[in-house]
Amino acid sequence: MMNLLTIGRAAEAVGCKVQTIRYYEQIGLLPSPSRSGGNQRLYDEEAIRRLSFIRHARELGFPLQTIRDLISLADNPEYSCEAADAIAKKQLEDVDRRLKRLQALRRELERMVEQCKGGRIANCRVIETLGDHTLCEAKNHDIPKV
Amino acid sequence: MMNLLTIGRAAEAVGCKVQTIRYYEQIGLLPSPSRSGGNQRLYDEEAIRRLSFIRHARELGFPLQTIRDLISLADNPEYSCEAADAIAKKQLEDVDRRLKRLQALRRELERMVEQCKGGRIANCRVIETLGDHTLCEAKNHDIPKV
DNA sequence: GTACTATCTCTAGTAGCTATAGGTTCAAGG
DNA sequence: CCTTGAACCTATAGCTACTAGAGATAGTAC
Ligand SMILES: [Zn+2]
Ligand SMILES: [Zn+2]
Ligand SMILES: [Zn+2]
Ligand SMILES: [Zn+2]
Repeated sequence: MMNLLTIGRAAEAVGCKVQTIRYYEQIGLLPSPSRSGGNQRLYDEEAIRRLSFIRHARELGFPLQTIRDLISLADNPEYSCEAADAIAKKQLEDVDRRLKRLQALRRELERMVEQCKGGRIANCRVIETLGDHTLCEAKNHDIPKV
Repeated sequence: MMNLLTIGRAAEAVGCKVQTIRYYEQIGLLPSPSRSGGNQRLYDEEAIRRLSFIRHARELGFPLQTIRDLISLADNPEYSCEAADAIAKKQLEDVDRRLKRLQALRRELERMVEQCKGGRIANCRVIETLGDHTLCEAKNHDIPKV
């Protein structure tokens, strides 16, 4: 009845690489699955569910440590969901902060690009602005994480 | 006349950590500066200018490899600035892509948070949505780089 | 001279994978 | 049954851009 997936099929099912799944197992995020006679990993439906949960949370930008916390919450259905909601709110706030930084960045980049009228490097507004922050509108930029 | 800065002062001047400057030297982004009798690094104005250029470009989100390219352009003032402008435009496009992804993400997170009316984990919309992408509005999310 | 800080080199750690090497297992075709 | 090729196994190293520490030396203030 229960169809078991090899790691390749599992990866395909959730849209990630094979090594990513092994990595999640290695760091203890995903329990070690059963193995075939030839020592190959076999994932049951529960394992696939957990893997999808992890991947989906990653796609929504949650860091792995937070996903760990979310999983242990998800494993206790009768608990209050306050903690889960708080985690999601915090994630939303993080995303908002990143958005603000990126938007400010975008404005400066656009200005740089617009102001350069071409010509030689000596007069290039792009190079000039990179060398001189006082040409920026923003008081200061936070370095974006990636 | 030329005032030389120790690495600590240099770090302070450009707003980064001491180790970051040593790192830039190590990867060949910043030339090895002169040294004091006691083997401590001493940065002249030109070195500080280059360091500020690097830091400012980082603050605007340019990756180190791109900064390498920008520096070698900046070192040839009589060249056309086409290449520099193209780099800046590409960076702007990258930022735009990241912005779009983040905005889509933000919408999903907000929806998740809004839909949960509290209660137990068993009925938590946050946990439920994380486990089931069909509850999302977006067809698919790209994983945001941080 | 003694304390305290800053600097030196070297190494390892961070997040979240991704890629490779060198070897086994599995499924299909003949 | 045998072979071939894909998929799997482990273990290790690499990626970006730093950051943190250990243990030793240099510089500065009193
Ligand atoms: Zn230009
Ligand atoms: Zn600036
Ligand atoms: Zn909830
Ligand atoms: Zn989704």
